[in-house]
Amino acid sequence: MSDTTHNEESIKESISFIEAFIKEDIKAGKVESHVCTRFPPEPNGYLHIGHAKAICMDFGMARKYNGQCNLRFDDTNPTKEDVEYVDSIKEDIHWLGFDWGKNEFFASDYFPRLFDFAKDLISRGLAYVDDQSAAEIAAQKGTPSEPGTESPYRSRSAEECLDLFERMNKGEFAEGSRVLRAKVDMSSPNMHMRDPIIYRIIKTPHHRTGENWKVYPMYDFAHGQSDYFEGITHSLCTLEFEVHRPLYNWFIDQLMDGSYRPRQIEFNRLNLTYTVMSKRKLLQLVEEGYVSGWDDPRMPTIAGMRRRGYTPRSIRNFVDKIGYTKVEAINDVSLLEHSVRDDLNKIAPRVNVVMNPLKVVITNYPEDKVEMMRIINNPEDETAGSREVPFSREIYIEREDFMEDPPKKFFRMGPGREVRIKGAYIVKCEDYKKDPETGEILEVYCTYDPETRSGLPGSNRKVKGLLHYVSVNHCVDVDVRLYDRLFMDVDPLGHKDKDFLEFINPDSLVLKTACKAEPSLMMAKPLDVFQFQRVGYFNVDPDSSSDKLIFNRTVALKDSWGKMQNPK
RNA sequence: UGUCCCAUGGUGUAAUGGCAGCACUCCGGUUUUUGGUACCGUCAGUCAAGGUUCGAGUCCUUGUGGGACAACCA
Repeated sequence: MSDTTHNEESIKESISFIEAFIKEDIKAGKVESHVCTRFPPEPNGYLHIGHAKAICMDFGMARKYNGQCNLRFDDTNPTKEDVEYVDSIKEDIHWLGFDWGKNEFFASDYFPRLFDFAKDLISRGLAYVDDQSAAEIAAQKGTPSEPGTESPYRSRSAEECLDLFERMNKGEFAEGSRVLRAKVDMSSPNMHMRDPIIYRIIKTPHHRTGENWKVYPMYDFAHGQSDYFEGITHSLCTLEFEVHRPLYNWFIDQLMDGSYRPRQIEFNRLNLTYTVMSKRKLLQLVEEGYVSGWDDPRMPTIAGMRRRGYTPRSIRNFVDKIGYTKVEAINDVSLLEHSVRDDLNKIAPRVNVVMNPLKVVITNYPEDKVEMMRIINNPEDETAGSREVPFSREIYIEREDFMEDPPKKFFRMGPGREVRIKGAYIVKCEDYKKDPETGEILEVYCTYDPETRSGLPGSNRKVKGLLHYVSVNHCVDVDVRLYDRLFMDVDPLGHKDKDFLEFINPDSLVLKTACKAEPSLMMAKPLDVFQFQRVGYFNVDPDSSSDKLIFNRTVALKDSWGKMQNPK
């Protein structure tokens, strides 16, 4: 017997460039005690699949290197933020399978220290109060290719600045009338270094600190310092912050008292084809009523995906597969859906559901007879057991499983053809009734072969077609709402200046379909996911009222999906 | 007309300077009481030109293409 483990050992683990940096830093002794990362959402919306990528990295590195990952709410702009979002963010991170323990922080916790640091910069001549308007400041900022010019207030005395800054915070001045700026370099080729604004006056109450403050720090003045206060070793963020890094480091240079400094490393943001990822646009969908809320099953939010039946593991696996690089990538949604199917396939019980019923009468089957047929719940998982499904003289099959004049490649029911009814008998189509006006098929008449009942030796006969069914007298109506993803006609990077709402695929709108279900489905609980035979994966919507089940389509099966995309 | 970042099949992602591999997609086949799953296979790639080197996807130079940055957003 050969030992197969050597194969696994010889497969080199491929790690991201970020992890390589972390390993380097550990080796170089730059990490004093343990790796410390942070996930820093602004509580101004729900988390979406893009955040999941950051969460997996931030918490993943901490977990792998026995470190810690702090949850820090970047709540420096009270005009946009709300506690509702704080709660949803925490729930979603937990659901994804990560935990920050006691390490929950708010940038607003650091307002006093940041305020003191700002005053310190003022007294050291490194910050000043500017009385100019936003337009004037912008004009002096120059352009990326031309240097800026210095503000007339740049040389204002520290005493005066200190006094004004304190009074700004007491509410003596109107919003927009004065700002505090860091004195860096107006001619820097990096726009962010041209005397960035670090404090502005905002009189909207803050969701945590109320009316304690009238001035609030800007992102650049809060983020790095917060990292420093918390002992973050690796501050991982997305590519667009790359140009902020020199400023991040500049503030830490002014702040640091020891050798420790956090290191900012940037990686690529997640983009998905046909998927709206911008928080601003998702907010618009919610506010303008295009969807029922942030957790609408069509939304690419974590909450929406949860309600739609995606599993946390499938999202983590997906993130694993797309990797972390510095390339601006557009990931194909089919990889996400593959990850979901891959996971669901192993765990989802199969059920017979007929979406669009066509009645089949088994003419040689006794009128009152009912047989309970035993059907495997999940061929991928023996432990999932089996269930009994009633079979009788009259059954429904899927309307699309019958064709009057079937082409060669059609393996299902047609005049004179034999097909197997799943878990029951092989039947032969003898005749059918058609509406002469509309051409609609009304009923199909079959005969069954009693020797071919599943489990009997006679059932070993090869038959091409296999149809799922429900018994007419035993089935129950349920509502199915076919939620599909919110589609866009364009790639996520290509629609910047257009009104994206135009691109919502009308097929994604809610459908209500009466369908026939087998009794076992009626035991379902909210969020349970099933595979509807040959149709797709569906889950019970948590919003279902007690007397009726509503299903969300999680993902379609592979082939049906293609059919939906290109209906003939 | 600035600074910074990036460039590997259709898509995403690997390769101490040493045989360009993996996954998804598409297409084809085998198995199957799901047109599902599983398994097998086909097609398909290092942006360009120089240079260093025994040897370059990798290092250097130049070019080309894409992106970020001119919010009192994060």
